[in-house]
Amino acid sequence: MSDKPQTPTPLPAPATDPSAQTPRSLARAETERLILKAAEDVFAEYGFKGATTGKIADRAGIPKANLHYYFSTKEALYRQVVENIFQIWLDAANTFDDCDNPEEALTRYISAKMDISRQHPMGSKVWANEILHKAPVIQDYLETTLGEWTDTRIAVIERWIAEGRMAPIDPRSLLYMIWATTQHYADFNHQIHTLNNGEPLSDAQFERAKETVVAIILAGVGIRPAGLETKQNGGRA
Amino acid sequence: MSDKPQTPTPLPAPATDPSAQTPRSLARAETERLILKAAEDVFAEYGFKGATTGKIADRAGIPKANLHYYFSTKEALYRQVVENIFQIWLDAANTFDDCDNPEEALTRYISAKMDISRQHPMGSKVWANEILHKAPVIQDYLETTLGEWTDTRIAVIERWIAEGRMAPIDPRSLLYMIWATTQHYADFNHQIHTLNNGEPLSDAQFERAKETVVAIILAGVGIRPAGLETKQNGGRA
DNA sequence: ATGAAACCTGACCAAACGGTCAGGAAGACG
DNA sequence: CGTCTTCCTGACCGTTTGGTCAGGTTTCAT
Repeated sequence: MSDKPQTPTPLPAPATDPSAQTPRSLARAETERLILKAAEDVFAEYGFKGATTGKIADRAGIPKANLHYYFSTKEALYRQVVENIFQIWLDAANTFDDCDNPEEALTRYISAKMDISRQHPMGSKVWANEILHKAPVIQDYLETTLGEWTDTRIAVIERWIAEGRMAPIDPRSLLYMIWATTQHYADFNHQIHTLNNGEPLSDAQFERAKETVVAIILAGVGIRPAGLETKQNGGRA
Repeated sequence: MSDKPQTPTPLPAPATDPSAQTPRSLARAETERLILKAAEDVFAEYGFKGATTGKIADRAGIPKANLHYYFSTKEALYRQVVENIFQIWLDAANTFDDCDNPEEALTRYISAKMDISRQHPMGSKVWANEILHKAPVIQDYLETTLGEWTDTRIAVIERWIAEGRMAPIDPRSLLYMIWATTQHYADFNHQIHTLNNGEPLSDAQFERAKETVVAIILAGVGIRPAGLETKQNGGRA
């Protein structure tokens, strides 16, 4: 590996107050977190090539050489950023599995993905950039983890359709539609921002967008065809 | 200006056969087209920074210095590529206006945008890249042309809603959903390709996706097409 | 034919970038 | 205190890249 100068795992004390004394291992973790945050922002805004280690170091408030002390190469840093994002998405994806009710499962999944776009737009942008450029770093994730996740979810949707609980739409296209729409609010937030009179979406505007997306998709797949706003939430399983 | 060494507009003859003799002005136009096509591909695959004039020249089959004879700077070439794409989208946007029937207008618009994603995926990717990176080159387009187009279309949708021809959804969110979903098939085609067992979507698969997108959105906004066979509105789960 | 304009190209350059390195500062531990 | 390890940094280097330039070749009107 040699990405980092190895963690010696000293762990001298439980460190009751992380912000005051900052023992060695905590200071290291904190600095890594700082660099990763800066890297996420810069990679999102400029892409892999456009981002420079100098810019990332500046945003993290450290000299470039120090950044290379924590992450030996630009690519190692980038890969760590992408993996963090993928993990967040995988966690959110589990909201899909928590119940067997199509209405609730879809509502929760779409809401979770919209919330991630709101809270981690930079991560989504890095992912988008990576796919746009043919996934030179994360192709293996696409082929394994994402592929398996997609296949199992498609099976679930197909079962719901067979059981007459959804209209017979193409499940794969539905998933792509959900991904595309929810991530659009992160990846294209600059365009949305511009079209909103130069102001970022307010919380109320974003909630309305989220509700609209949920409403259109649920109605679109034949769930609760009439009720668009009548939030009456049936019993859970 | 000085982007090009100015077109002297000689136009020596009507040039009845463009492919044979290639008079001056035609050869120039042809070379420019070749460069622009190569540039679109390379910019789409590598982003603005990742693309190099050397790579573009290679793909166009000309020396780098010759490329700079036609386009003085990388940025001028990039801007030309982006403007071409925007024009294609604007043309497609007109399909929205050709009729006052929400079902037909939406169907035609979505279909047109899906077809563009199929036929000009590289252009869509360049646009996506530009928005991801905060539109450093085309911010003015967003603020003027795109903003005006969006506002007028929103007014049309609001009228349809007021006339009871559509469910009362948020028109802006609907437009974003259409953009996101249709462009997803271009911008994320590498991911789609990977999730399709490494094969690009066949024409049949793509047609099915297009129909699914149209069906979900039409049903989602409360328009009952003659299409979808099952699930007429009315049944509450 | 002939000269001018347009077109083409190998060789080159300055700037920017990723990454290295030698050496200094700061904490840990006896 | 001394010394060992970790952490930090200015200065530097080889490569890549956008763009230039001098000079050659082709086209075309006269």
